[in-house]
Amino acid sequence: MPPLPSPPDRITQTLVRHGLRQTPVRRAVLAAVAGKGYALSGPEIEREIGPGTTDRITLYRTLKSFEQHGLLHRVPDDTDVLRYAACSIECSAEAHFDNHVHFRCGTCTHTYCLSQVAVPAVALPGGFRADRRHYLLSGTCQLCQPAG
Amino acid sequence: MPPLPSPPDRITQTLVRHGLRQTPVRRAVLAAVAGKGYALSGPEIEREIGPGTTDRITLYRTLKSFEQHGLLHRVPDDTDVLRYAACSIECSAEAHFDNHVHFRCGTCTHTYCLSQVAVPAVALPGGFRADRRHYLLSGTCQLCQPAG
DNA sequence: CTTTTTTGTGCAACGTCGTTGCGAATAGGG
DNA sequence: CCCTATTCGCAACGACGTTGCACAAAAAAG
Repeated sequence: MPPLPSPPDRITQTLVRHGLRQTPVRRAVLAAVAGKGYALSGPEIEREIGPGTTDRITLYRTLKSFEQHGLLHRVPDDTDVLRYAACSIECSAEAHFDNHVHFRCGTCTHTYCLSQVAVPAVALPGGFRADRRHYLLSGTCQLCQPAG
Repeated sequence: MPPLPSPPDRITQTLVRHGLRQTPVRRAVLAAVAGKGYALSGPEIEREIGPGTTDRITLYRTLKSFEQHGLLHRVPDDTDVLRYAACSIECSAEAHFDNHVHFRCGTCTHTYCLSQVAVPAVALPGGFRADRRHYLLSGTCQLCQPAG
């Protein structure tokens, strides 16, 4: 009895949709970032997928590729490391649609994507043309609140 | 005829107000950042004050000190370098009051402080407590608009 | 299935930004 | 002017991220 072709999983679909090849590294990186509700830095992703899975160079190249193809977006931060989070499903290489607020917790240091909170609009002075808006809050998250 | 004591300039005042000593490096760094309407990175400040004025280590220590004492604030960015801008006059070591929008121009790469544009409020999910808000726009600034 | 081509991976080496430790210099109060 | 706490500069270091090139793997072609 020949094995039935199993339906493509979510990660496979995502890679296919953005025209990227299936490779173990890409699957691992995507799996590590996609599940999280918060943004991960390069080193964090490295730890997440296991140090032996890939080397730093390939990881950073993968992240850059994912960003360009609309699978991940950079999350601004007031630190000197870059952080990435999974894009919403309708993002593409041409345009991003991640207009949600980010929240950085000073205690657990996670930067959460509050996907249910939209970025409010602002009126810009004449001459400024914005194509991307980021709203970043810092404070204490749900899980890190002091008891009381 | 003895020279009259000249009135303390703005930079002297700022250092005194925050309880910091007057040193050439601090005056130079403060002068470089205070005039600008946009945020500067460490290397940019270094270039601004002249490479021979100080070495990197002292510069970064100065920036950290200024940040802690409320003279400068970090401006979030989606790059891996830290950028600083001058605080408004009422900022102190205890609290910052720079609730203005920042605008990053992709052409000239400057991150402007739009001090006249306030950061709009958002409603947070229960449990999140924010003490600092950042609003960052990216696009094209007044000076870099394509003609037409 | 095999071959070809295209694309991704890993190694080595490197550049930049930012940091620690410690002795020398300096600001500011007596 | 002198003393003391603070700051500066040097040396060395560490982390993050990047480039160039040879090899390997994935997709496409036969």
